[in-house]
Amino acid sequence: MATSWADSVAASEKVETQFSSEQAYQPRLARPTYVPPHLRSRPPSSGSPAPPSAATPAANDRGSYGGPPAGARSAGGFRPDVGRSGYVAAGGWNGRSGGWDRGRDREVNPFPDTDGTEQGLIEQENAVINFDAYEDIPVEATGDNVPPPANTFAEIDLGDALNLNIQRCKYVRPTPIQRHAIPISLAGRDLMACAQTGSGKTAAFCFPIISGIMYGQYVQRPRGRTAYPLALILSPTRELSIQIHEEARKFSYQTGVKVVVAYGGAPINQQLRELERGVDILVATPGRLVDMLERARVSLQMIKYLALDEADRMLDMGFEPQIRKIVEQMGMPTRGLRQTMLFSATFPKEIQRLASDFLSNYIYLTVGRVGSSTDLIVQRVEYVNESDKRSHLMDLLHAQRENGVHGKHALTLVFVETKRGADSLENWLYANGFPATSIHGDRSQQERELALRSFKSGRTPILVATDVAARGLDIPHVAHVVNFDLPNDIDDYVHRIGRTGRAGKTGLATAFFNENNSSLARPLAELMQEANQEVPVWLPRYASRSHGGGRNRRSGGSRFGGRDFRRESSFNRGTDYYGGGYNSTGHGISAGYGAYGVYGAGVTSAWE
DNA sequence: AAAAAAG
Repeated sequence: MATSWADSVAASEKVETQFSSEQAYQPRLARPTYVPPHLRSRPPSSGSPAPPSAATPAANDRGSYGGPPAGARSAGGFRPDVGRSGYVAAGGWNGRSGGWDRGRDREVNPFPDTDGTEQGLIEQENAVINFDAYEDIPVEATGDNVPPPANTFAEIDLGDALNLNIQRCKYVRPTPIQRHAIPISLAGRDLMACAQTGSGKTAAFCFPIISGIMYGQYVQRPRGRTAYPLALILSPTRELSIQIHEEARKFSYQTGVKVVVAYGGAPINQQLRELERGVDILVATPGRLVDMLERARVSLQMIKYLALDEADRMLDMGFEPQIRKIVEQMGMPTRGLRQTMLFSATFPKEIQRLASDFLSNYIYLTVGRVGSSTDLIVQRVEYVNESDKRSHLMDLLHAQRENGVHGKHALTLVFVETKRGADSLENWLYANGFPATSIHGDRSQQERELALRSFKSGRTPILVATDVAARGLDIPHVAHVVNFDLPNDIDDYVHRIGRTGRAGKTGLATAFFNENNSSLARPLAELMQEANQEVPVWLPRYASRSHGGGRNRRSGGSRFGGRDFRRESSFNRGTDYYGGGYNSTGHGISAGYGAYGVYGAGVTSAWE
């Protein structure tokens, strides 16, 4: 099954016809009896009926992957190597061939090839993390009986299958967020976690979920057309859901835990068929999930784990009613009966308050400074009038080209405020000879995925984007983020610039500022100051021109991305809220400055 | 006010 719709859209018609008749009669290879998830990847002990389409190669592997011969399946089991050479020939190192082989119940190896070809080397380069940059990271955990952090994956011991996948991902040590969040999750605790962009949040919530599903005992799920996932991961954009699904598939490879993705803009039938074949972890955007819930094709009754990625966005004005409906009105077990984990790089107090409705006796965890890998990102602010923005951007791009930074692996991400603005800037850049594409909510899903892929691969090294691309997307080699139009919210700025400076690499963020952005002047100046960035002398002068600037100020203190709102509420008394490293039960693990070990060069870890 | 998310 293709991970992304655009990957398979060309082949989808073929698949539709091929399976439409099958759908009603043999929708899945049913498990007649309960099989523990960690045993599910074993070859079938008795001869299950051969799928009628076994002779047809996977139609969604972008043509050049012919797949193994039909007979390969009957050999049973999973073969990590199968399809590798075809994978490379397919050419896209970012285009995953996708999950489970339709009709064969055989799991396709989701790991990139690293056999010395160009693509392999790129992946290897990506995997090298600069860990030195993350040593002096402040950590704060508050709540009852906070489990202590773990220093190594071995210490965490997620089981053989998961450990193998950690190795395949070339993760050697857990990142700071993982060291703290994973033990908390494994202890069954609810969690609200605030960690730098690009610091490995996806793995932090995926590992405990997968492990929990593998080793947990669950009653057999009902058969039929309704899918009963055990875990639900929600994210605010389709592309982010696709990305989380891709990551989760790597982590769950050969564990027997099945991950399915559901998002809008793509044909729903294909996604429904995947669900029918069985799902343990469902990754979804809210709209499509609600659609499926209303069709009764998905039930949340068996949900044991709920994770909200970019949780503050999920609970902001636009999203909150929809999320509340999913979590509170669609049959999901109530808080306390499920485990809930909220992750984001930013967590405003008022959102924390909303979020606490979904949590039970949770631990609040903050790792890192002001919600960003700030030390790795050089931030610049330039005063540019609206009418000068285009020519100014062109100057920047020309300069990059002359400095040799404008290559296949030096990508530039340009953020604009509106969808129309994105279209028009893309066209203008293109007309002026710059290889640009764009992504925004008015483009078709096919176009969106195509644009992202074209950008990632370096074919169009300039991507003009609205905030649809501001959060969570992990795009290697983004060397420069340009805020052509600044956002109104400083948290959005944090997420945007977080598209660069990832995995320990350095990045540059340039913002075009003018009087229209006055409301951002103060929080931006403060943020830059905290990050040891050079603040232009003229920038704070605009702060006085904005009214109610306090509303946009960062919620946290200087060292942290945010604070546990419970510690500042009225029920808190005493004076040592900011005592640094104190938590309510005295099981202190917080404010560890470089206390968690030293990393050698070239050491890698799980990154977002 | 805009963007995102169902069709």
